[in-house]
Amino acid sequence: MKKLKNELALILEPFLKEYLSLEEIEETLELPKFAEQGDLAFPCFKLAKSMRKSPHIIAQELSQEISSDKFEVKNQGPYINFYINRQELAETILTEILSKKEDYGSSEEGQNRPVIIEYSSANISKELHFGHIRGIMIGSSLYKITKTLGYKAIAINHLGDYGINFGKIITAYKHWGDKEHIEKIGVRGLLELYLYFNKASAEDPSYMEEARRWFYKLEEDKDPEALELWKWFKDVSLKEYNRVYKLIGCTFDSYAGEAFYSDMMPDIRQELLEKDLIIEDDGAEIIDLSDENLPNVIVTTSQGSSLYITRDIAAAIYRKQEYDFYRNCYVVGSEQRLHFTQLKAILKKMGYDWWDQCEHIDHGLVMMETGKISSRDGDNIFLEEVIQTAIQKTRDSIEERNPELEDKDEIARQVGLGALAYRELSNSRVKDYTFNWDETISFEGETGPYLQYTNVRCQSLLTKGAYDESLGFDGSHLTEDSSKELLWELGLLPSILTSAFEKMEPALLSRYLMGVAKLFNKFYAQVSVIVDNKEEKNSKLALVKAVS
RNA sequence: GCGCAUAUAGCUCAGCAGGAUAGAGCACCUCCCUCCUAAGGAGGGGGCCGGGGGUUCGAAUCCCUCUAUGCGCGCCA
Repeated sequence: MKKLKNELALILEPFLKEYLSLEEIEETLELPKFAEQGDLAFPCFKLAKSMRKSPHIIAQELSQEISSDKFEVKNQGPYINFYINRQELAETILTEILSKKEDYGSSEEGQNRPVIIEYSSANISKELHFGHIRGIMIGSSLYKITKTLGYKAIAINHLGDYGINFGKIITAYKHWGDKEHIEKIGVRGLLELYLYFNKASAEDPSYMEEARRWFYKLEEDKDPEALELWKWFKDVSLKEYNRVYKLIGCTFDSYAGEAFYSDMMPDIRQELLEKDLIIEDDGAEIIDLSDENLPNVIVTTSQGSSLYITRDIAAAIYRKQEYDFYRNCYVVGSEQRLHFTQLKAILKKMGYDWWDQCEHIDHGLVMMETGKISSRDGDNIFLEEVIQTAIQKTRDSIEERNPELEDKDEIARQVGLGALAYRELSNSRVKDYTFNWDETISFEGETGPYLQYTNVRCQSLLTKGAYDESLGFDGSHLTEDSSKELLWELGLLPSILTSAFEKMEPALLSRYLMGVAKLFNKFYAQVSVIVDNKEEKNSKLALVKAVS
């Protein structure tokens, strides 16, 4: 695609060089909305002023002068439309895809530059509820996209394994805890403790004091009892998280959570003091960000403990030293926008010129019909249950539609997960959405199963047609409309991946794949495949799926 | 109160570094399994692109303003 645009720009350049540079010509070229308007179009509005003619006349005149054996040139109104030679298109694109196979779309453009994708970042001792699925799917997808483009991707699960919450849980455990019970039911047991605590401290503030003391003991005194409990809570939680991660198929390169940075807290505080950024206020230490038009930030509590933001400052500095990141992406819900804006502002004030390489990749919230999900009130559904239910419902549906199928369990697993994944990745990141079972496990239309179904169709054709790669292909068999549209779309993959990476927007890729699948199904309906060796087409379709 | 985000078909959403007739899916109505798995395909109805101003030859797209919704705003993460 890029190549084509470039070639076309070169053809146009001699006619336009007085007015536009080669780059400008390339940028001006656009994809027409309708098929009858060609494959690429050059709008002449920009030229009207400098050439002092109406765009219509310019387009008309130019279209008569330009000629190329690769493109057919037509003039429609103020546009010059270019129609590519179909046989050549087929040969260019198919050769590219078939030679790269599964690697089609991947590239070296990342030059191995380090890109950090922080995602999931589970809060130890709290459950992974279904609101977390969004961040996990988005993060995991971005991680794969980043890798595909030749960047050195680093997935970090910035565990919430520190902070006053641990004081709360320890307090609750000391009062009402039961070791066996927790061993038995896992994170649920810890969550119960958390809920007990909230209830009790609402009535009696002294519990909160106790919690503060425990966290101080953990952070400053390295109290052995506190440390041991902390470690245990972490183990119990991680065991459960890993089960979910495995089910979803996402991976991490590092589990360096907040506690990991605890030793750096004194140095960070010292650095902030030296850079004269800290102000005393009510016994706490704050940073004034009013010149950035932001609210003040507390970096040390009146108890002398660190906070979330303090640890994030340390984490950013550590990551820069350790990985020398090119981009440091935080895949975190949009409710934390202010936090990350403040974090960046502080890093800027500290004089780190890489502050704007840190990016908050925010995403909208998942709501229930009843409203926002809150661990505090315990009104949640465990993520694992959601996944299992999705699989079960898929299984039921198979039983209904296709009872004689083999491997029903495995298929249900793949289709159920695919449905969930597509549901999470198809909308723009920033949108909130309300969780709804019917839509999530719907199999018709723009859904995960549609993509998978399409892929299955491809595979089936390859098998039945006894595809033999060594026979090669002949582009002249691939010139009817549906083939051409499909080929054209396939050629777009690299540029889609690039912009998905730049914008950190997986939806660009999922929607693109949906487009490919739709075009394939159209092609499938219109063209009979098992006639000659058009099987090529399908093989690379399968490859496109492999990327997803 | 202040800040940030969102607003497009009955529902869920694309399109938004201005450009040719505003697009999908679901739902609704017609057709298509003697033909590569119909979880599919072809077609139809359905839109003051939240309201109002402005910039421009041209605005769903850019600017201003209002409204509605969501999120956030010092010792949670």
